[in-house]
Amino acid sequence: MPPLASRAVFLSAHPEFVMATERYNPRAAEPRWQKAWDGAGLFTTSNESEAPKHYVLEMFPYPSGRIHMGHVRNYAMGDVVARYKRAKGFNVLHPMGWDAFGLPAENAARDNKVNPRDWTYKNIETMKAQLKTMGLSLDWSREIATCDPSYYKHQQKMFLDFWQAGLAERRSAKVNWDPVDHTVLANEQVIDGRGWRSGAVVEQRDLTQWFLKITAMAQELLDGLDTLDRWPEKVKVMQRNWIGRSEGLTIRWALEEATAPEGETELEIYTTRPDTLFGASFMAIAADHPLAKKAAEKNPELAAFIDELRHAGTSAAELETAEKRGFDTGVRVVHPFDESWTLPVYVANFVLMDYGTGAIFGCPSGDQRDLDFARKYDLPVVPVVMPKDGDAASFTVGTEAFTDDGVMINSRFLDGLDTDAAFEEVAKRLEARSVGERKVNFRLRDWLISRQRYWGCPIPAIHCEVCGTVPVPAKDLPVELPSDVSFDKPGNPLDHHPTWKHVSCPQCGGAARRDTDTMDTFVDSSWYFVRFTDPFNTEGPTTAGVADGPKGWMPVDQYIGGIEHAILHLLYSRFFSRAMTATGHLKETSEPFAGLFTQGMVVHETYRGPHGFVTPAEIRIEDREGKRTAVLLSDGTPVEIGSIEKMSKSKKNVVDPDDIIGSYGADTARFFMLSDSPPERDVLWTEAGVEGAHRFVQRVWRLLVEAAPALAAVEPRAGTGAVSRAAHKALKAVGEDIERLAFNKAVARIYELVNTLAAPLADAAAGNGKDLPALREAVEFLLSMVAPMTPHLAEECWATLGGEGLVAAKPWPVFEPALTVDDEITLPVQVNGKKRGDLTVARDADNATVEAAALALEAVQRALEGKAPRKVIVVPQRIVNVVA
RNA sequence: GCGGACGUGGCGAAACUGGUAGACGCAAGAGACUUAAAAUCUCUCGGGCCUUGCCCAUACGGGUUCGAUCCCCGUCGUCCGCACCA
Repeated sequence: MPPLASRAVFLSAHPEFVMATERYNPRAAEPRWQKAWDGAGLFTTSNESEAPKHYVLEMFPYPSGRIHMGHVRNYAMGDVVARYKRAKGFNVLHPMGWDAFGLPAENAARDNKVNPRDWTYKNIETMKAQLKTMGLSLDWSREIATCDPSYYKHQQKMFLDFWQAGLAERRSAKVNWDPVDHTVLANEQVIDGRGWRSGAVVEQRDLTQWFLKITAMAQELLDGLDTLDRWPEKVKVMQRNWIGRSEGLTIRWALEEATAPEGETELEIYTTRPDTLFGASFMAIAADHPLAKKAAEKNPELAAFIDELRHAGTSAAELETAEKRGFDTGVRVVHPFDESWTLPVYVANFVLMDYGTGAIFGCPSGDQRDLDFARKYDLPVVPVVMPKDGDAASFTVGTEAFTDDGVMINSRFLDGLDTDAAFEEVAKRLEARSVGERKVNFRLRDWLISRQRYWGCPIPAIHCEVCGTVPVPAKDLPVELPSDVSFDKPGNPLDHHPTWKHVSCPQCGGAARRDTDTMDTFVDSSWYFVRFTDPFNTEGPTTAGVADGPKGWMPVDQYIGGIEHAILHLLYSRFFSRAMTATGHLKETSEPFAGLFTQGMVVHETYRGPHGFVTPAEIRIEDREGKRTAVLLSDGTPVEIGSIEKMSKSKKNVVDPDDIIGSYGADTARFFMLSDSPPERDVLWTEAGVEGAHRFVQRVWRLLVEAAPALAAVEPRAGTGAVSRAAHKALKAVGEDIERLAFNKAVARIYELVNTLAAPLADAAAGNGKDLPALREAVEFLLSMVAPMTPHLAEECWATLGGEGLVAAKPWPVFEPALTVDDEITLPVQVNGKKRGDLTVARDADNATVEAAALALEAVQRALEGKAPRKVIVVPQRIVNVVA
């Protein structure tokens, strides 16, 4: 730097220095480096590499129109991993695509008279441009959109293969039908028994629908969870509960002849508590149970009751508050262990047809629901299990059932046995008589994939009056969606289309019609990660050897996304991988995601003005005497600062990534998303936080630019001083933190290093640098460490230092282990567990030396008050504790 | 109701799962530079006291241990998931 007096003259002659001393301008620099990476083809991944593979994937977005901060956080994390692994020498696959089918496109079509396809692709274009400004190291050559026939063609082929393999089937099912919108609704779309959009009372209808037989793999899906050691325990627990395995017994009860409807001889029930068989006081069957229907034929009152249950609401709220209700069918069953003992059969509203056999035996003393029911209908309550230390003579059940394990009472040959032994005894006896059978049951239901929708993957089936339902021949795939559709009428546009569904039967050639349903969009997202391994293959969904196997990409090494997909998407994908393996589309993959990380949400304060919520952009925060207040920018009206919520349009607490990237740059946005909060937790978006991140970016830039002339021609070399120690320690820690996805800790380590380097860099800039080779090495380390997080900044600094090539292409530096440990360490010295002083010793000092030195400390002597210590505990390189 | 997770400064959080509680950042305060502001730099920053030092602090109450944010028992609170699954 020239002396101040001549600076103006110097600068006018050297405009490049004017550039250099200005603030870092990400708006200019970021697009430049993005172009440089593109030009070098750095992120285009080859399937033919000898390097070990690493597959990093973030959950692909729905093309809603604009990216949001949640995307920024998700993709910033994935990009850190991708860039880091690339620097570590891995062949990294880091692709991006679009979950492009779905209802919003149809709503937009209906409301704005646009074609769903045009709407979707326009959104993709916008969002892709937004993602590009983030500077993500994505292989865009592999981009896919699930709404593209080149994608869903393969999905249709796999559907046919699943069908042939018995993993897909068409059958009748009870569904929520909205009579106004003419469509099936998902359970969560039914609110208080009414369609969420139409407000019409939803009907339960039997419709013939397509199912994927996920239940066929229930056990494997459950067992597979145990192998997923890099999944959050929470997600595994949720999936286990969802699959809901239970072990029990099916028991066939003979109907009492005199009371049995014609042709009916027995009732099969499922129970997990056969031990409580002697506590039975009634049987309960679902309203849809065949026996109920049969009994109702000659009993109009029963028929009316059943009809009433069928029209009762199915919403969660209604089920929760619904009172236990039943109706005695008049049919009686005979107890399997006592021919003289008969029990009544009720139709009950709390028994579900699609679990177990749709029938149970009620043991009021051992089940709260049964007890509620028994009290209401005045049925016997016989305690059959009591606590281990209970008294058989006095133990009774009042309003609370005893559901724990314990000791059997009032149970004839079971008396005195514990619960497990009683279970075994009953099972053994009933199995011997072929009356009972051990049975494993799952809560998991088959996956209903039919949707009466337009904007989805057509189900490639043809219905022929003569031949039945036949597959579309593979050569005719894809079955493409027609583009000339109308959304004027409610219901499925595919069904309304004048010509689309009329085809000839592939088998007999006669007149037939297409299946007009499309697939649930969860199907699309259940295999996209496999498609990314070779999206160029037009012949099949996957390519042998590339998809999986010794040189294949699967499984995904690190999958990152939101916790909201903990069950459905992840479970469906786990099923799909197994089904693809079963049908030869994969070789050996059962678990698609070896590592899963669920990131937290981006949350923000809410602001409420006189006319409802207002956006953060419309207000100004004022800080008066430590009290934060907010006012409208426009006219200064006070605004109430509300609770912190997930960013959402309805709360108007969204911050647009475009605005942030536009004013601070992508690096700042990325760095802030990675700082402070642990990635699995929610992160609070604050203006101050963004400014802090931006200050960091500017600070690194300024420190390096000012020191650059002194360091430009220096060869990096490790020294022995504080600078090298700090650099090597930080390098070690940051690498470990990134491996563990502890981005917030890596950021803290980087801050520490920058703080350490600030003074030496300032000295170098002023011309009194010491050990410049060590400083140069430390700076290069720093740039490598920030490169995964703030990649543009790293490139800009590297260029300023006169570095060759791109940081993005540089290998991760190697730390010197000797430099990461200190020769002298400071040990805390405690007396009775309370810290009384510090002791600086050689790192390899032996315990006796340390002990002597600790005892010699003045503070220790004072605390001991002249007494001899009873014991001295020396934990090498950790602590000394003197026990007085 | 069942299952799970979590409670640490004014705030977001660290603490190598038993070894200096509060790293790093935000906010706040004081100072330097400046005509001034911004930016930047330096310092202070859990509470208390008899302030070279000591006491109390990791939701609360116990326990184990030389030593507990961490392990065990109990209480309170917050969040999430499931919800008649027999």
